[in-house]
Amino acid sequence: MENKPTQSNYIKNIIVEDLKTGKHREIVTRFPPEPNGYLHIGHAKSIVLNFDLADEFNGRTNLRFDDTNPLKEETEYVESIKEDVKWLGYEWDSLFFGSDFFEEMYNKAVLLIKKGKAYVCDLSAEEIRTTRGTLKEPGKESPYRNRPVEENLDLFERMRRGEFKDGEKVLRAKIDMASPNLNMRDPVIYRIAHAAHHNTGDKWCIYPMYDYAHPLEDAFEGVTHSICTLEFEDHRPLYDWVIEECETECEPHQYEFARLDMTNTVMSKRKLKLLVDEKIVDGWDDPRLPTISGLRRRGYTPEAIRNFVREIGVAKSNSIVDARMLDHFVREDLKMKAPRTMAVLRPLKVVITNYPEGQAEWLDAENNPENPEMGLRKIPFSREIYVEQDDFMEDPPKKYFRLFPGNEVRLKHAYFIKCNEVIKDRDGNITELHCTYDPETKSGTDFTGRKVKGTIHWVDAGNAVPAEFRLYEPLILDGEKEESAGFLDNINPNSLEILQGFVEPAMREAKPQDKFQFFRHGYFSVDPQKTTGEKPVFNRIVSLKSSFKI
RNA sequence: UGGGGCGUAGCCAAGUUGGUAAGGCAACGGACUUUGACUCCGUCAUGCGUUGGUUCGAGUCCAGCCGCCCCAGCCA
Repeated sequence: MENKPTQSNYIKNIIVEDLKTGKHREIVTRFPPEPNGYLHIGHAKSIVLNFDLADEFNGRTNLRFDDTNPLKEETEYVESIKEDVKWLGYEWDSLFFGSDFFEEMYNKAVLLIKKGKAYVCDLSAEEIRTTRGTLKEPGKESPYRNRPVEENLDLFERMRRGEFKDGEKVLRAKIDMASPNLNMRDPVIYRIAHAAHHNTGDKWCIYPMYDYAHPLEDAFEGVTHSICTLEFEDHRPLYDWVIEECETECEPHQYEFARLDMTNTVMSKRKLKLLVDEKIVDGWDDPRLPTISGLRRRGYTPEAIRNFVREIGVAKSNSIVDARMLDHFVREDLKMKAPRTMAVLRPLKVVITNYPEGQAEWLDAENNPENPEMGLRKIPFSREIYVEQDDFMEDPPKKYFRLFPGNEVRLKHAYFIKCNEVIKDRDGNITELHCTYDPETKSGTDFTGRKVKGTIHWVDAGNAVPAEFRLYEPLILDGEKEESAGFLDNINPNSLEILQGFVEPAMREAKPQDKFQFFRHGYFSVDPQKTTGEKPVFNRIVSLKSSFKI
């Protein structure tokens, strides 16, 4: 993996300090997704952060599924998450499930009870809520708060044995009902759920809550720096309380950073799901979605995603990153890697009237002028070709140096052609152009007789391979970031445009996920779902930048 | 005065102990060009939410204001 130095951030500074003072000898991080959905680029930020941080200081990173809620989690998600992490280019040191530690967690809970730091509470969920108090008023202590240790031990064991129904009892940490931090008002740390767990099956009917489980999982794994998002800042005192009171061998610490948000897209699991459920997009891997599977299908590369995430930095202020920054990093990555080839997305037939009928020649074309090692290929040329509709204007404005009546342009890799005649149908639509070519201007002959301002791409009509092109625009229009379902009003109705055109014959060999730069258009990737043996389908990953404006 | 955070350019973001505002994206000029691309060169914060204070010196320290985000799941 490439080792670009990543910019400084506050967590890295802490690590440097911890290493210097000897607080830690080895850095251990973890990426702890809950297997209840698909990963998106926001997760990629967390993945890159955790893995890179450990990498940089020769530490290690675990992948840990935080599976403490059997009602929401499924094995299907475990597999897709593993696939996505690997695809992003990372190898975890160890693979854990939070559920691997259920027994130890249970034992720690018994310890808490023995220390008088936890109690079984019979209050209903509703009662717990009402007695929790409000943001400005303290809560009330539960009548069960001072149950004797022996009774708590007995009840907790019976909870585990399944003697009670869901919601009948919970185990609560005994902390402080008057704390200004709601999380410290005797939080529930175990609840009863008679539900099969994707990993432990029916072994358990009590499950630990996040605030209790997460710090213990970190401690059991030997995690030193437990990195999470900003909304958990308020939970840190509880995290520390659990570590302290459970007397774990390792003492991990939690650090928070701002989750990634980007312009012109949606990032929350809820909104993503809505788009999928409402069929506004075509599944979780729709190329317009910021899911890892969507980005992959669209053609974004792991390298580009990593570099993007490294460049946006890690901080604690809520921010919205310009989506165009991601585009920049794919272009940068694909510049050297993607072969250049010509594709006509909106075909306009051109007949080269002075080129002999029945004649054809095969021209040399370099695959990537930025990267000569990629070699040459042969492309056919003959009397009839297709050019881009946009590359002809009957009545052009100033500074238009493509094709127009009387003007001469260069055909990339081929000859100069001059437009002599515009053929139209009965309705006045342009159907064909008649041009003449100059044999002396053949590419590669160092012809210097005259210059043209424009070079356009084309495809030989006789050998053209029909292809479909899918052009994507941002899913969400510019404007206020709408909350709740209101964001549906900002959906871009033109986020997908499907075009039928032609590519060079060599493109018959293109395989799913192969990436190309279509000359003067942008970077495209072969769609793995829509492509058939008959017709390749190309997703536009990103267009080329352009300073051209009419 | 519930508690916890954050505020540096259009967008991200660096800025260890106060010493005179990195970098990237975007944008805009120009050079080059068989991609209106790439590349290269140049421009882009007398300014760090704001008002005061301390200091020879403040983005960094202090005080007060203002604005934004998060928290009352037996979700994570």
